[in-house]
Amino acid sequence: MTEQAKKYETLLPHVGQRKTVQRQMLLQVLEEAEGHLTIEQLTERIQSISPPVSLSTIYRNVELLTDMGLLRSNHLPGEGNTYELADEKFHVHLVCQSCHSVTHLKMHQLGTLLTDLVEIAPFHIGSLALTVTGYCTSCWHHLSEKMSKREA
Amino acid sequence: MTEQAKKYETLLPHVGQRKTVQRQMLLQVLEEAEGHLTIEQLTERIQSISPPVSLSTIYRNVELLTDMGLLRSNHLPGEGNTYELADEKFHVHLVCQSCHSVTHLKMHQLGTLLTDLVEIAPFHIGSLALTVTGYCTSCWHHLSEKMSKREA
DNA sequence: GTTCGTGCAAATACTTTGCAAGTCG
DNA sequence: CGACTTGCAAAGTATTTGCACGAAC
Repeated sequence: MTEQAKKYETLLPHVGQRKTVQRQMLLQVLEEAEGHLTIEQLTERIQSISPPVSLSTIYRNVELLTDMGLLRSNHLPGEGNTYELADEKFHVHLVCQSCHSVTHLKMHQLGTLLTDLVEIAPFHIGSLALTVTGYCTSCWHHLSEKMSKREA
Repeated sequence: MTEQAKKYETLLPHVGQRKTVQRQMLLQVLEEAEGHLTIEQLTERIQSISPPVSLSTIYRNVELLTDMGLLRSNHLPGEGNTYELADEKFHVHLVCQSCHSVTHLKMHQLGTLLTDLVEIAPFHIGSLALTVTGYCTSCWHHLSEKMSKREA
């Protein structure tokens, strides 16, 4: 059993909530995905492995699991709202401001960021996610070419 | 003239686009706000200083300015999509997973994070935003109390 | 004058909600 | 059993689009 599944079992009774197939499927799909999924992708994958789960149930449960701290939601331009496991790793999203593609990355070290943060922020930290905006290598090339033509 | 306004003037002709009152108002409102604003808040503030700007224009322009790298969009749970200036500072959002309140924070140093990132990511970095999920101090207190009662 | 931008209204897409029936503990 | 969940359909929000008119260069 994975770390997140264990937390799920442990936390549910504490808030007076129940273990259901639908919730387990959500977690399972996100574990297998190893990254962020939109509501649409989640729904597709859940439908493909088992009895249908209604959209509203998915919406209700991603919210519940997010509030329990098991998932994290990210709205990424061009992709809509997405969800991913809120595990111990540090999640980074690279968003290209030209083609809107998104790359997911997990880092294992954060340098001194965390300790700096704890000092200045009055907050009980659960998990962290970094969004980097800029240009993917491919768009950056196109852009550079355009610029040099313009100057010529 | 602010840094962002200067970039705005410089960049526009490069992409064959024009300077309009509506776009200037958007930037101005966001500069004065010193933080993130929802589309709704943006609209309110723009209406209050000048001739009405239509919603669709606002949507079109936040997208344009985001793609130009002048703004950054953040979807924050409970607040919907928000926009803020993508300036040289490092933006941090603290999101409480219980009450969904969001606190905005600007940091001046990132420790070694940036250099680590440059090493591993094939990407031309524009700006960075960190989202911290956890509990605000007030919700954390309530939660702790609940937990200790349960154990008693 | 030509190209780009805006406003309006309509079309889409996305998300939430009420309620009866089904499940979990 | 009683409390919590689900599915469905309907309501509510949020966002995008087409097109005629107006503005910038």
